[in-house]
Amino acid sequence: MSLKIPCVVLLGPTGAGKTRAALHLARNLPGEVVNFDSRQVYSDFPRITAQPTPEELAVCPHWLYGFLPTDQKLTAGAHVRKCRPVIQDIHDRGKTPILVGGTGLYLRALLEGLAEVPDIPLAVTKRLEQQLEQEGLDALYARLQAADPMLAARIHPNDKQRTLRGLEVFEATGKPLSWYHGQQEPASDYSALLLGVWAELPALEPLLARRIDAMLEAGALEEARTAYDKCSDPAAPGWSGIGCAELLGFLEGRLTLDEAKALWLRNTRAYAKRQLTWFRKTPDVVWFTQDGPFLPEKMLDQAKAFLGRP
RNA sequence: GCCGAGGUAGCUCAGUCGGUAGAGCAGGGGACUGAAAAUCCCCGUGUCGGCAGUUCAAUUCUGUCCCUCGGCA
Repeated sequence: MSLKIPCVVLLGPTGAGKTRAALHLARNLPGEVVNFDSRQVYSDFPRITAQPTPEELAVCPHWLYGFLPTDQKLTAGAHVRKCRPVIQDIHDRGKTPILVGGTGLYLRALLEGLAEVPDIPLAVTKRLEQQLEQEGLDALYARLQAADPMLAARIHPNDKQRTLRGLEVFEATGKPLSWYHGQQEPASDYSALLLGVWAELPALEPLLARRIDAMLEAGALEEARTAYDKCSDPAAPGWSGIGCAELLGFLEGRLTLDEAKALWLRNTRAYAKRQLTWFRKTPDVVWFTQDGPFLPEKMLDQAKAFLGRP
Protein backbone atom coordinates (compact mmCIF):
# COMPACT_ATOMS: atom_id res chain seq x y z
CA MET A 1 0.00 0.00 0.00
CA SER A 2 1.66 3.14 -1.22
CA LEU A 3 1.04 6.64 -0.02
CA LYS A 4 -1.54 8.79 -1.68
CA ILE A 5 -0.29 10.93 -4.52
CA PRO A 6 -0.63 14.61 -3.68
CA CYS A 7 -2.40 16.62 -6.37
CA VAL A 8 -3.36 20.24 -6.69
CA VAL A 9 -6.77 20.76 -8.31
CA LEU A 10 -7.95 23.98 -9.93
CA LEU A 11 -11.68 24.17 -10.44
CA GLY A 12 -14.28 26.81 -11.19
CA PRO A 13 -16.71 28.00 -13.83
CA THR A 14 -15.69 28.51 -17.43
CA GLY A 15 -13.85 31.75 -18.10
CA ALA A 16 -12.87 32.43 -14.50
CA GLY A 17 -9.14 32.27 -15.11
CA LYS A 18 -8.10 28.74 -14.22
CA THR A 19 -5.58 28.40 -17.05
CA ARG A 20 -3.60 31.45 -16.00
CA ALA A 21 -3.47 30.33 -12.39
CA ALA A 22 -2.45 26.83 -13.43
CA LEU A 23 0.58 28.11 -15.31
CA HIS A 24 1.77 30.06 -12.30
CA LEU A 25 1.53 26.96 -10.14
CA ALA A 26 3.19 24.79 -12.77
CA ARG A 27 6.20 27.12 -13.01
CA ASN A 28 6.73 27.42 -9.31
CA LEU A 29 5.96 24.08 -7.72
CA PRO A 30 7.03 22.79 -10.30
CA GLY A 31 4.21 20.82 -11.82
CA GLU A 32 2.50 19.55 -14.94
CA VAL A 33 -1.04 20.27 -16.01
CA VAL A 34 -3.66 17.54 -16.46
CA ASN A 35 -7.01 18.38 -18.03
CA PHE A 36 -10.36 17.36 -16.54
CA ASP A 37 -12.57 19.24 -18.92
CA SER A 38 -14.81 17.15 -21.15
CA ARG A 39 -14.60 19.55 -24.11
CA GLN A 40 -10.99 20.63 -24.16
CA VAL A 41 -10.14 17.10 -25.28
CA TYR A 42 -11.31 17.75 -28.84
CA SER A 43 -8.48 18.30 -31.32
CA ASP A 44 -10.63 20.17 -33.84
CA PHE A 45 -11.74 22.89 -31.40
CA PRO A 46 -8.72 24.27 -29.53
CA ARG A 47 -9.95 27.88 -29.62
CA ILE A 48 -13.68 27.38 -29.22
CA THR A 49 -13.20 25.19 -26.16
CA ALA A 50 -10.59 27.59 -24.74
CA GLN A 51 -7.73 25.14 -24.58
CA PRO A 52 -4.34 26.56 -23.56
CA THR A 53 -2.62 28.40 -26.43
CA PRO A 54 0.64 27.09 -27.94
CA GLU A 55 2.53 29.67 -25.84
CA GLU A 56 0.81 28.44 -22.69
CA LEU A 57 1.38 24.82 -23.61
CA ALA A 58 5.08 25.58 -23.93
CA VAL A 59 5.34 26.59 -20.27
CA CYS A 60 5.16 23.03 -18.99
CA PRO A 61 3.91 19.63 -20.14
CA HIS A 62 0.13 19.54 -20.56
CA TRP A 63 -1.81 16.29 -20.65
CA LEU A 64 -5.14 15.18 -22.08
CA TYR A 65 -5.81 18.28 -24.16
CA GLY A 66 -6.87 18.20 -27.81
CA PHE A 67 -6.43 14.51 -28.59
CA LEU A 68 -9.94 13.39 -29.61
CA PRO A 69 -11.54 13.61 -33.08
CA THR A 70 -14.94 15.28 -33.39
CA ASP A 71 -16.77 12.06 -34.19
CA GLN A 72 -15.62 10.30 -31.02
CA LYS A 73 -16.84 10.62 -27.49
CA LEU A 74 -15.12 10.47 -24.16
CA THR A 75 -16.84 9.19 -21.05
CA ALA A 76 -16.19 9.84 -17.40
CA GLY A 77 -14.81 6.33 -17.04
CA ALA A 78 -12.55 6.61 -20.06
CA HIS A 79 -11.24 9.90 -18.80
CA VAL A 80 -10.38 8.41 -15.41
CA ARG A 81 -8.54 5.52 -17.09
CA LYS A 82 -6.49 7.98 -19.14
CA CYS A 83 -5.86 10.23 -16.17
CA ARG A 84 -4.56 7.76 -13.64
CA PRO A 85 -1.34 6.67 -15.40
CA VAL A 86 -0.62 10.28 -16.36
CA ILE A 87 -0.83 11.41 -12.74
CA GLN A 88 1.26 8.47 -11.58
CA ASP A 89 3.94 9.27 -14.15
CA ILE A 90 4.12 12.96 -13.23
CA HIS A 91 4.45 12.01 -9.58
CA ASP A 92 7.14 9.42 -10.32
CA ARG A 93 9.18 12.07 -12.08
CA GLY A 94 9.07 14.25 -8.99
CA LYS A 95 6.59 16.82 -10.28
CA THR A 96 3.25 17.90 -8.88
CA PRO A 97 0.17 16.94 -10.87
CA ILE A 98 -2.02 20.02 -11.33
CA LEU A 99 -5.52 19.00 -12.36
CA VAL A 100 -7.37 21.77 -14.17
CA GLY A 101 -10.87 21.76 -15.54
CA GLY A 102 -14.55 22.39 -15.19
CA THR A 103 -16.26 19.04 -15.52
CA GLY A 104 -17.38 18.22 -12.01
CA LEU A 105 -18.33 14.64 -12.80
CA TYR A 106 -14.89 13.83 -14.19
CA LEU A 107 -13.18 15.20 -11.12
CA ARG A 108 -15.47 13.34 -8.76
CA ALA A 109 -14.99 10.12 -10.71
CA LEU A 110 -11.24 10.52 -10.45
CA LEU A 111 -11.06 11.47 -6.79
CA GLU A 112 -13.88 9.35 -5.37
CA GLY A 113 -13.99 6.56 -7.92
CA LEU A 114 -16.71 5.31 -10.20
CA ALA A 115 -18.81 2.17 -9.98
CA GLU A 116 -17.18 -0.62 -11.99
CA VAL A 117 -19.81 -1.07 -14.66
CA PRO A 118 -18.68 -3.12 -17.69
CA ASP A 119 -18.65 -1.40 -21.07
CA ILE A 120 -22.05 -1.65 -22.74
CA PRO A 121 -22.07 -3.11 -26.27
CA LEU A 122 -23.00 -0.51 -28.83
CA ALA A 123 -25.77 -2.75 -30.16
CA VAL A 124 -27.62 -2.58 -26.84
CA THR A 125 -27.43 1.21 -26.75
CA LYS A 126 -28.59 1.48 -30.36
CA ARG A 127 -31.49 -0.88 -29.78
CA LEU A 128 -32.71 1.13 -26.81
CA GLU A 129 -32.47 4.37 -28.74
CA GLN A 130 -34.60 2.81 -31.43
CA GLN A 131 -37.12 1.58 -28.90
CA LEU A 132 -37.25 5.07 -27.44
CA GLU A 133 -38.34 6.37 -30.84
CA GLN A 134 -40.98 3.70 -31.29
CA GLU A 135 -42.38 3.20 -27.81
CA GLY A 136 -41.73 6.57 -26.23
CA LEU A 137 -39.98 7.54 -23.02
CA ASP A 138 -42.90 6.63 -20.74
CA ALA A 139 -42.70 3.00 -21.81
CA LEU A 140 -38.95 2.86 -21.27
CA TYR A 141 -39.19 4.50 -17.88
CA ALA A 142 -41.81 1.92 -16.90
CA ARG A 143 -39.38 -0.80 -17.87
CA LEU A 144 -36.70 0.82 -15.76
CA GLN A 145 -39.07 0.88 -12.79
CA ALA A 146 -39.43 -2.87 -13.15
CA ALA A 147 -35.73 -3.55 -13.76
CA ASP A 148 -34.19 -1.12 -11.30
CA PRO A 149 -36.76 0.44 -8.96
CA MET A 150 -34.10 2.05 -6.77
CA LEU A 151 -32.61 3.94 -9.68
CA ALA A 152 -35.99 4.78 -11.20
CA ALA A 153 -37.05 6.36 -7.92
CA ARG A 154 -34.06 8.67 -8.03
CA ILE A 155 -34.44 9.96 -11.56
CA HIS A 156 -37.26 11.89 -13.15
CA PRO A 157 -39.52 10.14 -15.73
CA ASN A 158 -38.57 12.84 -18.24
CA ASP A 159 -34.86 12.19 -17.90
CA LYS A 160 -34.22 10.48 -21.20
CA GLN A 161 -30.49 10.15 -20.76
CA ARG A 162 -30.52 8.50 -17.34
CA THR A 163 -33.46 6.24 -18.19
CA LEU A 164 -31.54 4.92 -21.17
CA ARG A 165 -28.38 4.50 -19.14
CA GLY A 166 -30.19 2.52 -16.44
CA LEU A 167 -31.84 0.27 -18.99
CA GLU A 168 -28.72 -0.37 -21.04
CA VAL A 169 -26.79 -1.46 -17.95
CA PHE A 170 -29.56 -3.82 -16.91
CA GLU A 171 -30.05 -5.29 -20.36
CA ALA A 172 -26.35 -5.72 -21.09
CA THR A 173 -25.28 -7.10 -17.71
CA GLY A 174 -28.46 -8.46 -16.14
CA LYS A 175 -27.80 -6.37 -13.04
CA PRO A 176 -29.34 -3.05 -12.05
CA LEU A 177 -27.11 0.01 -12.20
CA SER A 178 -27.99 0.70 -8.58
CA TRP A 179 -26.48 -2.68 -7.69
CA TYR A 180 -23.15 -1.57 -9.17
CA HIS A 181 -23.36 1.64 -7.20
CA GLY A 182 -23.78 -0.39 -4.04
CA GLN A 183 -20.69 -2.46 -4.82
CA GLN A 184 -18.49 0.57 -5.20
CA GLU A 185 -15.65 1.07 -2.74
CA PRO A 186 -14.46 4.56 -1.95
CA ALA A 187 -11.32 5.40 -3.88
CA SER A 188 -8.44 7.01 -2.07
CA ASP A 189 -5.44 7.08 -4.34
CA TYR A 190 -5.00 10.81 -4.31
CA SER A 191 -4.67 13.45 -1.69
CA ALA A 192 -6.03 16.54 -3.35
CA LEU A 193 -5.90 20.21 -2.50
CA LEU A 194 -8.94 21.79 -4.14
CA LEU A 195 -8.44 25.40 -5.16
CA GLY A 196 -11.51 27.10 -6.59
CA VAL A 197 -11.87 30.28 -8.59
CA TRP A 198 -15.25 31.73 -7.71
CA ALA A 199 -17.03 34.27 -9.89
CA GLU A 200 -20.67 35.27 -9.63
CA LEU A 201 -22.62 35.31 -12.87
CA PRO A 202 -23.02 39.09 -13.17
CA ALA A 203 -19.24 39.49 -12.86
CA LEU A 204 -18.55 36.58 -15.17
CA GLU A 205 -20.91 37.54 -17.99
CA PRO A 206 -18.91 40.45 -19.44
CA LEU A 207 -15.78 38.31 -19.33
CA LEU A 208 -17.56 35.56 -21.22
CA ALA A 209 -18.83 38.03 -23.84
CA ARG A 210 -15.32 39.38 -24.36
CA ARG A 211 -13.90 35.90 -24.58
CA ILE A 212 -16.30 34.99 -27.38
CA ASP A 213 -15.19 38.07 -29.34
CA ALA A 214 -11.57 37.16 -28.70
CA MET A 215 -12.17 33.60 -29.87
CA LEU A 216 -13.71 34.85 -33.11
CA GLU A 217 -10.80 37.22 -33.64
CA ALA A 218 -8.45 34.32 -33.04
CA GLY A 219 -10.11 32.34 -35.82
CA ALA A 220 -12.93 30.41 -34.15
CA LEU A 221 -15.06 30.57 -37.28
CA GLU A 222 -12.28 29.19 -39.47
CA GLU A 223 -11.75 26.50 -36.86
CA ALA A 224 -15.40 25.47 -37.11
CA ARG A 225 -15.24 25.51 -40.89
CA THR A 226 -12.22 23.22 -40.94
CA ALA A 227 -13.85 20.89 -38.44
CA TYR A 228 -16.96 20.84 -40.61
CA ASP A 229 -14.92 19.73 -43.60
CA LYS A 230 -13.63 16.82 -41.55
CA CYS A 231 -16.91 15.92 -39.89
CA SER A 232 -20.18 17.36 -41.14
CA ASP A 233 -22.47 15.30 -38.91
CA PRO A 234 -24.13 17.74 -36.50
CA ALA A 235 -24.93 14.83 -34.18
CA ALA A 236 -21.23 13.97 -33.74
CA PRO A 237 -20.17 14.20 -30.09
CA GLY A 238 -17.68 17.01 -30.67
CA TRP A 239 -20.26 19.33 -32.20
CA SER A 240 -22.38 19.44 -29.07
CA GLY A 241 -19.91 21.74 -27.33
CA ILE A 242 -21.02 25.28 -26.61
CA GLY A 243 -19.78 27.57 -29.35
CA CYS A 244 -19.28 24.64 -31.72
CA ALA A 245 -23.01 24.07 -32.07
CA GLU A 246 -23.80 27.76 -32.55
CA LEU A 247 -21.09 28.26 -35.18
CA LEU A 248 -22.30 25.14 -36.94
CA GLY A 249 -25.74 26.77 -37.04
CA PHE A 250 -24.17 29.76 -38.77
CA LEU A 251 -22.21 27.58 -41.22
CA GLU A 252 -25.36 25.71 -42.15
CA GLY A 253 -27.25 28.96 -42.63
CA ARG A 254 -29.69 28.47 -39.75
CA LEU A 255 -28.38 31.45 -37.78
CA THR A 256 -26.85 34.80 -38.57
CA LEU A 257 -23.48 35.42 -36.99
CA ASP A 258 -25.02 37.83 -34.49
CA GLU A 259 -27.66 35.28 -33.52
CA ALA A 260 -25.01 32.62 -33.15
CA LYS A 261 -22.95 34.90 -30.91
CA ALA A 262 -25.92 35.81 -28.74
CA LEU A 263 -26.88 32.16 -28.34
CA TRP A 264 -23.30 31.22 -27.65
CA LEU A 265 -23.10 33.72 -24.81
CA ARG A 266 -26.41 32.64 -23.29
CA ASN A 267 -25.49 28.98 -23.42
CA THR A 268 -22.08 29.65 -21.94
CA ARG A 269 -23.64 31.66 -19.14
CA ALA A 270 -26.19 28.93 -18.41
CA TYR A 271 -23.38 26.40 -18.36
CA ALA A 272 -21.34 28.47 -15.94
CA LYS A 273 -24.40 28.59 -13.70
CA ARG A 274 -24.67 24.80 -13.70
CA GLN A 275 -20.99 24.56 -12.87
CA LEU A 276 -21.44 26.93 -9.95
CA THR A 277 -24.33 24.83 -8.68
CA TRP A 278 -22.16 21.72 -8.82
CA PHE A 279 -19.01 23.21 -7.33
CA ARG A 280 -20.87 25.09 -4.59
CA LYS A 281 -21.56 21.81 -2.84
CA THR A 282 -18.16 20.27 -3.51
CA PRO A 283 -16.61 19.78 -0.08
CA ASP A 284 -13.24 21.12 1.07
CA VAL A 285 -12.67 23.65 -1.66
CA VAL A 286 -10.50 26.64 -0.78
CA TRP A 287 -12.26 29.40 -2.68
CA PHE A 288 -10.69 32.48 -4.18
CA THR A 289 -12.47 35.42 -5.74
CA GLN A 290 -10.99 37.51 -8.48
CA ASP A 291 -10.77 40.74 -6.57
CA GLY A 292 -7.91 41.35 -4.19
CA PRO A 293 -4.25 40.38 -4.57
CA PHE A 294 -2.84 38.47 -7.50
CA LEU A 295 -4.89 35.31 -7.38
CA PRO A 296 -2.34 32.75 -8.60
CA GLU A 297 0.12 34.02 -5.98
CA LYS A 298 -2.29 33.26 -3.15
CA MET A 299 -3.03 29.88 -4.66
CA LEU A 300 0.66 29.11 -4.84
CA ASP A 301 1.03 29.83 -1.12
CA GLN A 302 -1.78 27.40 -0.39
CA ALA A 303 -0.28 24.76 -2.63
CA LYS A 304 3.17 25.07 -1.06
CA ALA A 305 1.72 24.73 2.41
CA PHE A 306 -0.23 21.68 1.30
CA LEU A 307 2.84 20.05 -0.21
CA GLY A 308 4.94 20.89 2.81
CA ARG A 309 7.36 23.16 0.98
CA PRO A 310 8.83 26.41 2.17
C1' G B 1 -53.29 61.35 -45.68
C1' C B 2 -56.17 56.68 -46.84
C1' C B 3 -56.77 51.19 -46.38
C1' G B 4 -55.31 46.80 -43.79
C1' A B 5 -52.88 44.11 -39.62
C1' G B 6 -51.25 44.57 -34.88
C1' G B 7 -50.14 46.63 -29.71
C1' U B 8 -50.89 40.84 -23.66
C1' A B 9 -44.59 38.55 -18.85
C1' G B 10 -37.52 40.87 -20.28
C1' C B 11 -38.31 38.58 -25.77
C1' U B 12 -41.63 35.75 -29.42
C1' C B 13 -46.56 34.90 -29.20
C1' A B 14 -51.39 32.13 -27.55
C1' G B 15 -56.06 33.13 -25.25
C1' U B 16 -60.50 35.09 -22.90
C1' C B 17 -68.30 33.39 -27.40
C1' G B 18 -67.56 39.66 -21.27
C1' G B 19 -66.35 36.92 -15.01
C1' U B 20 -58.89 40.57 -14.14
C1' A B 21 -54.69 35.43 -18.40
C1' G B 22 -50.67 31.18 -20.22
C1' A B 23 -46.85 28.68 -23.35
C1' G B 24 -41.81 28.63 -25.36
C1' C B 25 -37.33 31.21 -24.72
C1' A B 26 -34.64 34.37 -21.28
C1' G B 27 -33.95 34.89 -15.86
C1' G B 28 -33.68 32.63 -10.59
C1' G B 29 -33.08 28.09 -7.59
C1' G B 30 -31.89 22.84 -7.63
C1' A B 31 -30.47 17.72 -9.08
C1' C B 32 -26.43 15.05 -11.05
C1' U B 33 -22.20 7.70 -10.60
C1' G B 34 -19.28 6.16 -18.11
C1' A B 35 -23.25 11.62 -23.53
C1' A B 36 -21.91 15.89 -18.01
C1' A B 37 -20.23 22.24 -22.34
C1' A B 38 -24.84 16.54 -21.42
C1' U B 39 -29.64 15.42 -19.28
C1' C B 40 -33.49 16.82 -16.15
C1' C B 41 -36.75 19.13 -12.00
C1' C B 42 -39.13 23.50 -9.44
C1' C B 43 -40.39 28.98 -9.72
C1' G B 44 -45.19 33.21 -14.00
C1' U B 45 -49.42 39.83 -10.91
C1' G B 46 -48.38 41.23 -15.95
C1' U B 47 -51.74 49.33 -15.33
C1' C B 48 -53.61 42.46 -21.37
C1' G B 49 -51.12 50.57 -25.32
C1' G B 50 -53.92 55.44 -23.06
C1' C B 51 -58.67 57.60 -22.16
C1' A B 52 -63.93 57.40 -22.35
C1' G B 53 -68.65 54.60 -23.19
C1' U B 54 -72.04 50.19 -22.65
C1' U B 55 -72.44 46.56 -18.53
C1' C B 56 -73.43 44.07 -12.02
C1' A B 57 -68.57 43.10 -14.35
C1' A B 58 -64.23 45.06 -19.91
C1' U B 59 -57.93 42.69 -21.32
C1' U B 60 -62.28 40.80 -24.22
C1' C B 61 -67.74 44.82 -27.09
C1' U B 62 -68.06 50.27 -28.92
C1' G B 63 -65.82 55.11 -29.70
C1' U B 64 -61.51 57.91 -29.71
C1' C B 65 -56.35 58.96 -29.25
C1' C B 66 -51.21 57.26 -29.38
C1' C B 67 -47.52 53.81 -31.31
C1' U B 68 -45.55 49.81 -34.76
C1' C B 69 -45.62 47.11 -39.35
C1' G B 70 -47.38 46.29 -44.37
C1' G B 71 -50.05 48.34 -48.96
C1' C B 72 -51.88 52.71 -51.62
C1' A B 73 -50.95 57.77 -52.24
